Amino acid sequence: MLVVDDQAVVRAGFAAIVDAEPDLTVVGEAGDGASAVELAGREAPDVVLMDIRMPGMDGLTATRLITAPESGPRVLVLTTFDLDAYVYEALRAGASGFLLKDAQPEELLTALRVVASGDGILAPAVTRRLIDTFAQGAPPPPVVTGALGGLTPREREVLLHIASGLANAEIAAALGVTTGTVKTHVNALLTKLGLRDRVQATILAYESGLIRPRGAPAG
Amino acid sequence: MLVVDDQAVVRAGFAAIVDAEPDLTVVGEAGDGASAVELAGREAPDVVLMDIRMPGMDGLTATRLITAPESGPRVLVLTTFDLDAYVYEALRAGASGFLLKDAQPEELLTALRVVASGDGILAPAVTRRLIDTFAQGAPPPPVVTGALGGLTPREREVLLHIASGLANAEIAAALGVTTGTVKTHVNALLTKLGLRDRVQATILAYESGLIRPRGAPAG
DNA sequence: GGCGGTCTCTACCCTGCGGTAGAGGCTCCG
DNA sequence: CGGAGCCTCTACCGCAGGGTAGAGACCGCC
Repeated sequence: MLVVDDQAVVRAGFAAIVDAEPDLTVVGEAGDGASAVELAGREAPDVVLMDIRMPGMDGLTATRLITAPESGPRVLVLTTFDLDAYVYEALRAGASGFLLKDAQPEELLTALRVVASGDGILAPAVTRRLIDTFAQGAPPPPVVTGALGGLTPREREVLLHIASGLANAEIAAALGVTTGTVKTHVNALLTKLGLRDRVQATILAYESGLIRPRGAPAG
Repeated sequence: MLVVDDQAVVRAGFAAIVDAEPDLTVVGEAGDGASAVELAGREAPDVVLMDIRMPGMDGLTATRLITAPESGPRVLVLTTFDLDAYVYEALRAGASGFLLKDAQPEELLTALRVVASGDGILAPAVTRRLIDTFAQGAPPPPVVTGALGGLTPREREVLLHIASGLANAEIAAALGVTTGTVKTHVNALLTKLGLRDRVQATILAYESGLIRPRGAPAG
């Protein structure tokens, strides 16, 4: 198995959990998407445990590349954030599973074995939302190119302003356009990301690292 | 001058900037509110450069204590977040000035000298908002006990749900009350914090550390 | 040239949110 | 006991926000 996470401690933690199992072995670790792709090609692991948020190449892009070959490794995406946009994107990118980081260690191990066997697995909460989505006769997952990558420059700009707490009228003033135009961008952006409102967009901005709390991380 | 910030690097940075000035001297550093109060009493600096967000006793409480004595030091509050609630609180706590961390070094030095001389100073953006507020015939600053401290337990709970991206109806379902009740709490909470809408509340939740991004801080 | 994507704007609709006011029941505390 | 604070609910209002549709202008690319 290959562990991919930009935080060394997290990586080590997962590796320790996995290595304690007799039937599972960590064959490598990577701190970013590019190294992950390279290592996956070199070590040919059965499974890659992939974090989404990483500097440089993100986990979704790496997943796309790793799962491109017909007989490539299976990828289990592990994230701390469960917005729909991520789930859809991960599955579209070729992931075999999607787990949240608050999962129990046993769940993680089970998921790894399930994915290794070729089956798919999703976190319970994620599964329920997907079911709800389809039950409501919702159209197939919104097309997203990559967490935030699918947005146009203007849309990303608007997203930043949203996440700064600005109202549409204020964003319009800041950009020198009409509020109608801002609404168009907001709508496009929410649709692309699979979000409901600007609050979720704000959360995504923080959770995705687009915006980082400026205060101290201590406390 | 006394530098108070929980991040050692930030502290060192400010100290370096200040010490390079012939007319300014750093007489001490503190990493939390309690040490700041103690040091302020011991060193009797002219000015205290105070960060708001700190583990343990926060900067506002420390400011309150430090400025309590008639001839106590002047306090220049430096924050990375400019929500109205902080500004009002800081001024009510006895601060002589309020600067944002994205200020230029020269602005910081100027502010320090101005505050040391007994005058008050505010960041331009902050000043404009205060003027706007008063221009609109707005009542005196909302009474806030301390960033998030003034909220009732229920209100904090609602704030957490807001910052999780839930709509009022969903919060109501989660708490087992009517949406009307949730709206009451939301309204009370926004008013107490001096915020306009739930997006700003969400931002505050992140910036205040109430919620911490679950993703990696790298990137 | 034609096509696709982006940015811009307009118009309309409806819902959820935010603001205000009042009111009843509860607990804690002086 | 009486008051204060909190939680709860109701009702109403206005508006910003979100959904949908269409349309013109610009640019880069085939």
